[in-house]
Amino acid sequence: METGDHNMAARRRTNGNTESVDNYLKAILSLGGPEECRVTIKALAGRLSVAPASVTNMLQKLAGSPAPLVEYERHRGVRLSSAGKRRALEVVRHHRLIETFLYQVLDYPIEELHEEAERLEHFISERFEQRIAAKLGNPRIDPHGHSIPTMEGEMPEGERPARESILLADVVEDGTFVIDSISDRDAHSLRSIEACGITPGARLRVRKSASSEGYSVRTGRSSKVFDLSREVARDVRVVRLPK
Amino acid sequence: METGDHNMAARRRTNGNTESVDNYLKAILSLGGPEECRVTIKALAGRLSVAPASVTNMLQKLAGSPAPLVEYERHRGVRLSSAGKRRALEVVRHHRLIETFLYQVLDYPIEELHEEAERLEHFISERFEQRIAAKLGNPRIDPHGHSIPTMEGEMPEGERPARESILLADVVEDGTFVIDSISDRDAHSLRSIEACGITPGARLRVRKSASSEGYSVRTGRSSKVFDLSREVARDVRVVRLPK
DNA sequence: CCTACAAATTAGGTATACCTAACTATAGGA
DNA sequence: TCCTATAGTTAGGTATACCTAATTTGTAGG
Repeated sequence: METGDHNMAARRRTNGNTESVDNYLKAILSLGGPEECRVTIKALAGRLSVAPASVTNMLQKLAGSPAPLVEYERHRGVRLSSAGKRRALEVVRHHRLIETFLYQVLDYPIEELHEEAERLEHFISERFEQRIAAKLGNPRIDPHGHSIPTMEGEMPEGERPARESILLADVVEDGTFVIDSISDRDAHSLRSIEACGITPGARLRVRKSASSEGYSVRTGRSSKVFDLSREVARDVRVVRLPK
Repeated sequence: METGDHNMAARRRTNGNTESVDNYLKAILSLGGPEECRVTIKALAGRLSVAPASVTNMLQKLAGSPAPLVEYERHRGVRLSSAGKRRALEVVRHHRLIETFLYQVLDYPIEELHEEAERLEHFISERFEQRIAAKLGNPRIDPHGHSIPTMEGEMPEGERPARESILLADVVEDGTFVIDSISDRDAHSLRSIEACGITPGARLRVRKSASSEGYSVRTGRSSKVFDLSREVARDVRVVRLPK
């Protein structure tokens, strides 16, 4: 009845959670946004590419444990408990530190960071986390411009994406912007973005394209003008510069 | 009935095997030795800390697939197929490259290499493997003195542990030796070994201890003499120097 | 107010990879 | 040769984390 020794059906990491649990926590963190709103089962199912029934099951399990990782009420969605939030931020920290490490130390192309980090984030030890952080000089921002949570499990001051940042795709008036961050989700889109010289922190001059739905952009460093589709512009967050 | 999309009950890596399958393949490789003898179910069960019944089940599955990873006959033990051997060597390559990387780039203490590598070896991509290998200058030997299999899935020439190496614990006559390799299995033992200055490739003067079952040893670099228990001497492989 | 529809839940089922307990084969000693 | 001990196998069961199908809930529109 009892499993005789160290074996376990599903892979458990350092802290006792499974990979799957980590992914639920990350998804709730991300979908709940900075205000930590309740997240619907449907939204979670969509994000995790899983049937809604599976989500209900998992949330019941997570909420029913002695030290629950989520607050869940039937038909009313979920939020992270403080323990759940701590763990979710730890996984996000792993993810972003790994991305930074792959980019800076192993010279990965930017569009391959996400996939590798998404796998490894669940399996690195505390020591690994600390060693790469130290090697990188305890960075606060990853290559996409996203804040790296602190070792204590908090989002640092001056959070990125900044709350006042907007999608480039939502820009209606021409102007100059600071690039806040870029999405890590779509590798194809990332390639176009990088090809334009778009890098977090850089300056971006933006003009609505005359011919298309998209934008004509020019970065500080290059005098070249690039055309960005509306699609790709959805993956770039910017902050308008005054003047 | 069919699983709708990308989900899978047990974690699958890049190449389609599970972590568990990898571990069976590695265990068969290691227990079969360089002559690739048949391995018994009992030996595998012991190595993997799993019930013999579980081993039988798994081997039947591995042998019964369209491209079998093992050759298995009831009551007659198992051997790796050539596909199985290729995969096993790939995992060993991962393991040893990761250990080398942790040691050289991330300054891990030698006794913590194994545990971290044992987890990560299953989850790194081809790209990760190649990048760390390049960063390390395509090393052929890991920090324990074990050969790193080639990218093509073969043990390189001058295999380590060398076939003519013996356990320090089997030394009966005093003399001078070259340290071939040290076991990565026991962290405690590794600490004592390192404390003596025992490093693969170094020279070691060995004298049978008068007082105990163990040995008195002196490395090239230090004039200090250390006492090694028989226990710990079982984790060191050496090659006798003539003269 | 009450229904219809979308969202959520329950019920029942799959695959992996373990387990124990009971049974069978094989090989070595009397 | 027989026969028992040990090794290996089969049968049946667990937990995780999915799935589909059927049912229930809640709410927004008529």
